[in-house]
Order: sequence, then structure tokens, then C-alpha cells
Amino acid sequence: MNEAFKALADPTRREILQLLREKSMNAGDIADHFKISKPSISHHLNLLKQAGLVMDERQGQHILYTLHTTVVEDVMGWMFNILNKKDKEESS
Amino acid sequence: MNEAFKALADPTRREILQLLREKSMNAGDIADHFKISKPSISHHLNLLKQAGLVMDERQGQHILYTLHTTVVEDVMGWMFNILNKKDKEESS
DNA sequence: TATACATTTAGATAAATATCTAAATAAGGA
DNA sequence: TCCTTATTTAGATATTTATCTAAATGTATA
Repeated sequence: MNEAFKALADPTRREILQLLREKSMNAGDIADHFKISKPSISHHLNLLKQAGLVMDERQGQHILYTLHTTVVEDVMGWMFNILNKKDKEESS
Repeated sequence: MNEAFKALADPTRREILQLLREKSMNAGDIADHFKISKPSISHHLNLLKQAGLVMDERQGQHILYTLHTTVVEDVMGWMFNILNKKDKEESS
């Protein structure tokens, strides 16, 4: 989960996740939303992929990126635990 | 919220937050939980403070650090939004 | 006030990261 | 097969970050 936290630390990568929340997109269309170069976006996409936050699938000439929410849920779980002082203290 | 995401990206800082979830602690006691130097811990505590994730309060010779959950909730909200594709799509 | 303890600040350094341009790979179509 | 388009990989560079030791600051107490 450390990789996911690190991936989420960058504003560009968070914005990519927000784009993908709406719909899956290919690398080029994602890159068009930003001012930085395509190779940089490709690098960010790779980090998101390593972190398990997105999945990629080649579709002909394009590569389609899709949000993958399992790890997001894991991170949310960690955060939720922080909010609840001592998860062992009571059960009811 | 960017500072909070960046603060959460470091494993030592996340561990500090987990310590403080149990109870408020002073800088020295926090540092004793780690192998790294006190100045390094002080630096991490400062970043957590800048991010709004902890608060500090001098108590005599010691400085007491306390978890501050408002920003954690903000981050959770962001994550929650990512999980729900298109928050505008329906209301019921 | 002198001393000890707790913590931070200063300054240095090594490692990690974000970004770029240029080149390579992969697929589709003439 | 040749050319175009889509994307990634390689390699370089500047910035940021985590860490350290040494010094400074703040508080308590003899």
C-alpha cells in the first residue's frame, strides 16, 4: 500500500484518477488534459499501474487505462482506522 | 489537501499517525519508537503539522503531539468520491 | 544562575522524483 | 513493405526529500 500512498502524493496523478473516474481513456487522451509531455504522463500512468490504482489494456494502436478501485478501498480502510481511535476498544 | 497527501506518502509519518491514534504523545516518546534520529522525527512532525494532520502543544519541557482528524476526513472524502463513478449521475 | 533535559533549527549530503528531448517499439493502413 | 500514429523506454537534469551531526532554543530545577 506504500506505493499507492506515494502514487497519490502527486497532483497530476490524482487528476488522472479523477479523469478515469468518469470513464476509461487511452494514454493520448489522458495526456491531452495536461500541459506536460506525453512521456511524463506515461511515467505517471506507469506509477499508478505499479500501485494497482489503474489497469491498462491494449486496444489496437491505443492503450486503454481504467481505474482500479480495490487499492483505493484499502487506502480508505487505513484512513478510516486512523479516524477511529483504538479499533479494539469496543464492539457494540 | 496536497500537503496532506504528500505527508501521508511517507511510511514513518503514517506510523506516527497510527501511534497518535492510540494516544497523544510528546516528541521524545514518538522518536523512541523509531530508529532514526530525533531531528529527523522532528522534521516529520513538522510536515504532519503543516499538513494539518497533527497539532502540537507545549507542556513544560515537552511538546505534546495530537492527531487532528479534520484533514484525514477531507482526504477520505476525496477517496470516496473516486470510488463513486460520477457523483452527479443520480440523486436517489 | 548554572546545569540538565527536550526539542527544534541549521547546514550538509545522498537518494528519489518529475520533467524533458530523442529514440525505440508496436499496430494499422496504403 | 513503407509510412503514420500511439505509446513507451532511455538517458539527462533540476528539484525535492529524508537523513545525519552539530548547534541553538526553551524549560525545569538544584
